[in-house]
Amino acid sequence: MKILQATISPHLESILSEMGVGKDAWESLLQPSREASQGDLTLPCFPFASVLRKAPQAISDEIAGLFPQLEALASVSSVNGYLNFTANPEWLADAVLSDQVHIGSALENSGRTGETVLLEHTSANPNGPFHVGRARNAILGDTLVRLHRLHGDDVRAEYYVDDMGKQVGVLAWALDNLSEEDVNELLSEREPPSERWLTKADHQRVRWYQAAQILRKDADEERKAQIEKEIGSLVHASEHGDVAVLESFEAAYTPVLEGMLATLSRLGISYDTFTKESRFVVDGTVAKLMETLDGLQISDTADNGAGFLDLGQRGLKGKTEFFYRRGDGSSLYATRDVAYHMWKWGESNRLVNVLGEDHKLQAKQVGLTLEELGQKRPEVLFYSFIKLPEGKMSTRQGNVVFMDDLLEEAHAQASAVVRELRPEYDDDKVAQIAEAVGTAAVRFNIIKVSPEKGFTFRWEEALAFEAGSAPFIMYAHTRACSISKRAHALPTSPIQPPSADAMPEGLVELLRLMCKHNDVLERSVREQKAHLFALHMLELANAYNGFYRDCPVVKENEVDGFAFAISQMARELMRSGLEGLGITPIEEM
RNA sequence: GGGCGUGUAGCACAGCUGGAUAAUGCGUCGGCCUCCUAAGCCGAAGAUCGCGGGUUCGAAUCCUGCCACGCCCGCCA
Repeated sequence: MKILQATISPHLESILSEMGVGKDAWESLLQPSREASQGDLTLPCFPFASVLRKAPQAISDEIAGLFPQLEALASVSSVNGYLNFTANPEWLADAVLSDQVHIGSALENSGRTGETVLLEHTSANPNGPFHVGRARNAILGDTLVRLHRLHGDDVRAEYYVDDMGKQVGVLAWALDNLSEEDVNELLSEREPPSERWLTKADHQRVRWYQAAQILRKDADEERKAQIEKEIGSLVHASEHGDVAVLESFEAAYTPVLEGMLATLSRLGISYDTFTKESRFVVDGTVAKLMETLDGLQISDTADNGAGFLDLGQRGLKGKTEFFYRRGDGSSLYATRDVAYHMWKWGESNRLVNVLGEDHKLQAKQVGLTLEELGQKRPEVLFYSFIKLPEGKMSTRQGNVVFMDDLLEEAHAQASAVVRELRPEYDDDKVAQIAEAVGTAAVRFNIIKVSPEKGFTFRWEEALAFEAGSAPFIMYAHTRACSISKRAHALPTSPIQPPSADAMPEGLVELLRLMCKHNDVLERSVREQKAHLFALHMLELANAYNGFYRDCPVVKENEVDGFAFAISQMARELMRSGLEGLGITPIEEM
């Protein structure tokens, strides 16, 4: 709780320096208490024992005895060598009601902090429908975009379009060379495509891609060689910046990309800018970059003319050669990525990338190369893959859960719950609530766990609507909205905070959580850990439920001004916080 | 073989810049709707924090060895 810390630190400083303990020695030790029953802030006094030649308990007793009576504090206690500070709830209430807790908005750039962030996420190959395996990147990335905005940073969400190379080449070749009958025959043993997505281009075109992949693997040797030659020449042309070929690639993948973006949009995910990989080949920056790399001290040339950097000299372990140019003179994906990052540094002063754990080595190579070029490396958030209980997902093999299907199912299940719980709602209202609840549950299920944790997708967990899920937070918010609507029509007493003794536990806990709200957001954004904020929102909603239990706002058709003011503030924090998580804060459910 | 990551109640997961009784949800057991939406609230049971060693006043957290799982080690993307 930063606001409390700022209030007590000067007093601690003067007492401890008098005793002979410098600020460096204690500042980092003062931290939030583990348990609310202990207080709000705790200073363990054990480290001072050897310096002061006194028992920890004696030291904490002494500090507690010397500590002045502050309005902000309810108590300073000394227990087992720990010095515990408990905030005065009246002071917390005052902080909450005097705009010291910032609400903010996750939906637009406010420029409040003056910081700009270019956040690249998703950047999935446009070769097929968006599936759950790819979702962690997009959901994590979009949530970070939103949290940065909520924090007050100017954010640009960027999608790097992989519009060249083999994946797109295969798709383009297949669309040019295979008929619908060819495709149906090649895929006859696969599950047929869902009727539901017959008009969605990503679901249609991925079949050409899959059929081509089967041919490349199972056709007779002569046909296989012919196909590889044709695809190879397309890829080769694209990598040398052949504009006609790149345009044919674009024609092949654009409808697929549009289908993917439509899916993402349903999850509330959108991008400010799209940058095509080929851009840096066509405009010559990649060629120039390769010349620059040739001139570096750690650069070397292989027998066939390929260029590489020996990153072992810069501390890379394992395989130390980083190839940036093929023997035929063309660039590699990673080379273009370096060029892309050089460009990005011209666009923003903070770069954040969201990448799968399989890109760790690659990202390290790109980072070291950027440093070698006198540039900074970007911040990278790595995440582990989402697997199915039966194994890894793969677009090529077709064992995936499509996000479109998951969202339909989520909507259907949410809809069933709403109909059962609220039989009086009409169809439109049910649909609107079901859409918000269903997509929120899917997002939250992924956001709430830390990214490096391996994740197995399970339907029943993605579609949980109880405590610990998004609908739990949404529900607390609707309660606050419901109170707000009722209270506005009734006479309201002046805002008169009760004395600390008269404040019930549920109220005090809510005040604490609200005072911590900005701290958690700040840390969440600084460390790129969306799950910290997600879990805090769960706690905030839980605390609101406790407040709801203990503090009736409307009593006998009169509104308690103080309780109402707290409720309204909590409502605002829940609303903006939900938006920060990409959840639609509906008012009724 | 080398590098990186993960291992915490039946299940899932937080805590990992060392601090008190290891937090939360699901599941299990028990209680609460004449009162602001019960998608809620209250209570109970349930944990050798993968295993061994070390550092420390103090280790889930730091160091080290081992075990299990995941990802990577292409002139692919």
